[in-house]
Parts: sequence; structure tokens; C-alpha cells
Amino acid sequence: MQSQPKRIVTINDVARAAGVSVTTVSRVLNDKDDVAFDTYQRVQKVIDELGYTSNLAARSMRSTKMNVIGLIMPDAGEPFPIEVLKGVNSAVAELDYDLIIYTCGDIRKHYAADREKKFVSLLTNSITDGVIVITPAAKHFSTHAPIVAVDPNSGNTEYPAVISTNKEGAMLAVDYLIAQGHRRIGFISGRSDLKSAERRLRGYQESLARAGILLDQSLIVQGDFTAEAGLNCARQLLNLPQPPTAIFAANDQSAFGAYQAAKEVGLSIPEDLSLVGFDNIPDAALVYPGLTTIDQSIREMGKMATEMLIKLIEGGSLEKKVVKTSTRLVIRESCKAIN
Amino acid sequence: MQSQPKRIVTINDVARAAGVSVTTVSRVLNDKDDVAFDTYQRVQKVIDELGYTSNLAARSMRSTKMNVIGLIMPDAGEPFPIEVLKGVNSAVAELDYDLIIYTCGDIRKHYAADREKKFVSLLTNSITDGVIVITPAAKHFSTHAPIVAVDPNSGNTEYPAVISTNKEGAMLAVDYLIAQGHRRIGFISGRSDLKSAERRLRGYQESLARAGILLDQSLIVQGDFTAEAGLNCARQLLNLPQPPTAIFAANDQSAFGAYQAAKEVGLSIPEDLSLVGFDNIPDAALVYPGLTTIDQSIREMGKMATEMLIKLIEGGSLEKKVVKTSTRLVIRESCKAIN
DNA sequence: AACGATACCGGTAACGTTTCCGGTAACGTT
DNA sequence: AACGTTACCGGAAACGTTACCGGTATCGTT
Repeated sequence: MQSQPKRIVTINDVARAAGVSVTTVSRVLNDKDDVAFDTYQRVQKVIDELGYTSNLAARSMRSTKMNVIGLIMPDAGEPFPIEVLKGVNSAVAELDYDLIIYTCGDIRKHYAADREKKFVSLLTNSITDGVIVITPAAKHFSTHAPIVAVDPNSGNTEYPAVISTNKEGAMLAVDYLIAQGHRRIGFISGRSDLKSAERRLRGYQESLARAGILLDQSLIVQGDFTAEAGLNCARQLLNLPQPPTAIFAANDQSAFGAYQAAKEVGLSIPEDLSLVGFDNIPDAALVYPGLTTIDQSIREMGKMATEMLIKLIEGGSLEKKVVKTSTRLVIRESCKAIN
Repeated sequence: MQSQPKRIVTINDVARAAGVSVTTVSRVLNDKDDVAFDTYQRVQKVIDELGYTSNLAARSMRSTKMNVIGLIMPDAGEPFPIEVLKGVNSAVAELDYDLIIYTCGDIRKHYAADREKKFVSLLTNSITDGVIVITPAAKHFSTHAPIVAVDPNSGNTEYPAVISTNKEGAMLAVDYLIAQGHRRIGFISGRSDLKSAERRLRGYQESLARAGILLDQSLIVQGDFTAEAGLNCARQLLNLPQPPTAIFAANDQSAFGAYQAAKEVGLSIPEDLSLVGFDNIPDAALVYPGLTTIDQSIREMGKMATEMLIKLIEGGSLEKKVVKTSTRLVIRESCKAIN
């Protein structure tokens, strides 16, 4: 660009300037112990003066341990992966690892699954010691390095995973609504291709069945975890000849769409319509009225995945291949008892 | 994990299996044109069968262009960097580049600035063609590769940057409150070490001065861009002998803290207290009542930075080294005219 | 005084890829 | 028939680093 191309300073330059071999410089860099104290200091000084930083690529070609973990996430636009990221990030910060993140783009796009696989090999082949994949589509990855998944899209995966108790959480939500006297409870489902969405639907069904409430198929509408779909689904539910008195949305964003739909038709929450979400993303506390929802402590999931991965990297083994995280009901202001 | 350590398949394995030289395989991989069509197909087939993926490290050691850009962001817990990330991510997706992200940890921590520098060299030395740094603390980075900053912490930086019109935006906010009849306007400031915070304070002061309102120092309280600090600052303001009728918070999160403070003392927004934020993060539309705020289109900043960086990487030059992005007032429901 | 142990250091070979240079075969042109 | 051109391909060097092995002082022990 400007002036000379400004040659990168390598370990060789440092060695020459310090009057030692590259091996010794490498030893200093990696804090090996068999180097004399004043040599160490001298080399360190030269490193600082020359502003040397090691070449990640070259280093990872040769060394077996990189102390870097990778995180592969779908599109950064969604709150779920962002929350996982926060959890992973803070867990990594506690340990002596660096974090490197790749995004795959929208998982609904056909190429996203390919990118997912590509990035897994890309990262594990070289610069990372292992990876965490958020909502992976693939059941199998070809790599020698450890992998941990968070909320995999399909069941029975080959790799270890952190999964929340989706069905149980959904049952908490529906049980709560039932306890409040609701009988006609609408359900805005999630993306049908996702395991988590399926489990939440199952929970909805089981909870109703257990309470002896007949399943009305018209009360189940197909969403896709976005607020837009939530809006449309809620519209559909509220325009029913006999509309529900409560809606359980498969995630918080869908519930936000329902807020808007209620506003459109002049229903107020919770007086005219009770609403429960799922996820407990930070926004759930901010909306008005506060959204009663199922907390699945997403950050905790990221943290657990990180700990599992690092255990694997460091040669340990996992007690459980699949860790189930708990869910709990967080009561805010979006529900009201009827009758 | 299971069975043998599963050797990584390299370009050599592919070459051997396809009966060609590694050079030819490399040509196929990089879509060079001087390779016969059926050789191309044969090699491609072997690549698929063996599940070969190139080694990022080895590739970047040899080739000059990587088609990867880096993003260095502070702690992933804050909404600002997350929004920038979204902008960068979507901009990158449009182009033929991959994105690799590093997080530095909390910038308030002493080591964060070091990590920042370390990561810049780490990435530019090897696997990326250039980097975007969000709210960098350093004025200078030692690297040969292009760098673009988003919202640098200090002025007069050496590198190109995208900065929003902080002072002008703040003036929009305060002018609006003044137009609504407010005279006692509190200010919750941002982190004092940040350029953007300083500029917003300046805007507040200038706007008042222009309207002939005497500056009351007790109406300015020192925050740090977090909701917690916002809460404390707002408490302080509302407990004043003569409390303000309106508060301008240096960012939306501080404003959220003020919502809570208002609730505590039984003031309702906007009837008893008007509130304006700064940033227009997505949450600003979700809180109740909707937060009137200054939009600085953070995603757009990320997008612009990406475009600038790629222009530089591809050998172009920038018309302007510092790009200022516009700010605008977004009116929601948190303000009310008085008298 | 001789020897083994220890502390410290350097040379060299990899790691997997791309770049550079060159070479062969086939084909068209004079 | 000889030559130049084109299309295709391979060998070897290089990128910057660490692992492996071996070497030389120094020091304590017998």
C-alpha cells in the first residue's frame, strides 16, 4: 500500500538480532525452562524492540497444541447463537485459551450445511484444538479433533452435545397456563426441521393430554422461530372463530410477534391474552409487559460446551456424552388467570 | 477419541490417489485454468471421496491472498460490538470473503489493549488479508496489512476509521427535549476515556448553550455506558433537590437503567420524566414505553468498515480516511412536552 | 584427576501448501 | 520437414515455526 511493503519480522530476525539460534527464540516464546535467565531477558528485549509477533499459521503447522478453540455459529443475526457466544466467550476468558469464531450464514440457506462442514475441517485441521458448533445440521463431521455441539438440529449425533430439556420446559409452560385456568391454548411452533422445535411441540401435546384437554389441531400453527412468523401465526390464531385465551410460543421471538398481533386486534396482554415464550433471551425482560417464559440459560449452555470441549482437548473423557441442561419457568407479567 | 487417531488427509494423499502431482491438485483447488477438464474432474472426485479440506495454516504460509478478513472486538457482552458484528457479517457474506472473529475481553481490563495489539499482528501476519477493529484503544498498530477501525477510542488515529457524528447526534437529542419545553435536562455520560462519550457530552453542552440555558453541573453525572451505572446515575439525578424533567443518556443501555430508577421512585415515563437515549439498539424498540433515541445505524458502520477494508485489500485507496456516519432522531414514546 | 550429571544451546528436518520454473506432447504454420 | 505455439503437467524451493536430536560447557562427586 503505502511506502515499502514493510517486511514482517520473523523469528529469524529476532534470533539474528539477539545473537542466538531460532531454537532458543522459540524456547523463549514458548516458555520452555531450559534457557538461561539472562538469555531469556535478552531475547525478550529484542522481541519487544522489533515488535515481533509469532506467525499463527507457521506455528500451527508445526505444533500440536494451539490453545485456541473454534466456535462455529450460524448467522449472527439471531439472539440464540449470540447468547451462546457470550457464554463461550466468558468461559474461555477464564481459561488459558483463545477463541476464534466463524459464521456460516443463515442455516436455512442450502450452502450453510456445506460451510459448516468446511469450517469444521478448516479449523480443526489447523489453527484450533477443537471446535464448538452451534445448532449443527450435520450428524457427523470428519475430523480428528474434539467437537462439541450446542443444540444440534438432529438427534443421535455422533459428537458430544449440550441440549436443553426442551420437552420438559414446554410442559412447564403449558402446565402453568393450565393452572391459570386456560383451556384453549394456542401453540406457535418452531422450525419443523429442528429437533428442539419438535421436542417443544411434544411437550405442548403431552401437557394437554395429561390435563385431559383434547388436542385442537387448529390451535397449532407452524412458525419458524422468527418474530415475523410469530406475528403471522398469532394473527391466524386470533382470527379463529373460537380464538385461544393463551398462546405458548416456541421461542421468545415468536412471542414478540404475538405481542404485535395482539396490539393489531386491540387485545391487551395479559388481560385479554396470556402469553408464554421459550428461551428467556435478555429482551424478554425488556418488552412490555414482561414476557413470562421458559429459561434455558443459554449462556450456561455455552459455558458447559466450552468446559466439555477443553476437557476433551486435554485428554480427559466425558462422564456423559450428552449433557441436558435444565429449564425453569420465569414468571413476569404476560399471563393472567381466567375465570 | 475413537479408534486410531485418524490421520488428516493432505494434498499429497489426494495427488497420490488421483495419480497426479501435488501441483496439479493445488491448481484444481485454486481454480487455475491450465488443467485439462477430465483431470480436473478426476481430482475433484478424489477430493470429495477422501473428504479433503485444505489446511488453512499451510495455505496461508505460502499464498499472499487469503480472502479472509478479521474482526477484533471487545467483550461480546455489549450490544454495540454485537451490532457492528452483524453489519460486518452481512457485508462479508455478500462478497467472496470469509470472516474470522477474535474477542479481546473487557476493554476496561488492563490487558485488553495488549491483546488488541497482539491479535492485530497475529491475524494480519498470517491468516487474514486485513482486519477491522472495534473501539480500538491503540492509536497505532504495527502491521503491513490494512486496518479499519470502528469508533476508535481516541481521535487522530493513524488508520482509517468509521465514526458516527456523536456531537451532532447529541445535539439532535437535546434540541428535541428543549423544543418540548424542557429546561432542566440531566445527562448520564458515558465512559470518560472514550472519544464518543466525550463528543456526546460536548453536544449536550453546546445545545444547552445555544438555547441560552445555563449549565448546571449537578445535572451531569458520570456513567460508563452500562445499565447498572445508568441506574445509579438516574437515581442520583432524581434525588436532586430540584430534579430534571428530562434525562438524556449517552447510550441506550444507560437509558434502560434510568427506566428502572424512575420505576423505583414511582415516576412514570413519559408523564413525569422524559428520556432520550443514544444508539438505537434493537432493544430500544422493545422497552416500554419505546425509547426515543438517536440512531447511529451501527450495522451500517460495520458495513462501511468492511467495504473500506476490502477496497484497501484489493489495492484501492480511500477517498476519505475517516468516514462519518449520520445520526438521526428516532421518536418513540419516552418523551412528552411540558407546560 | 577423571567422570557423570546437569544446564543450556544449536542444527536440521519436518509440517502442507503455493509459486516458480521448466519440460513434454500435440498441433498448426511456414 | 522444421519450427513456434499452446495446453497441460511435475519437481523443487520456499514460507516461519517447533520437535527432535545431539553437542559443549560447567559443576559436583569420587
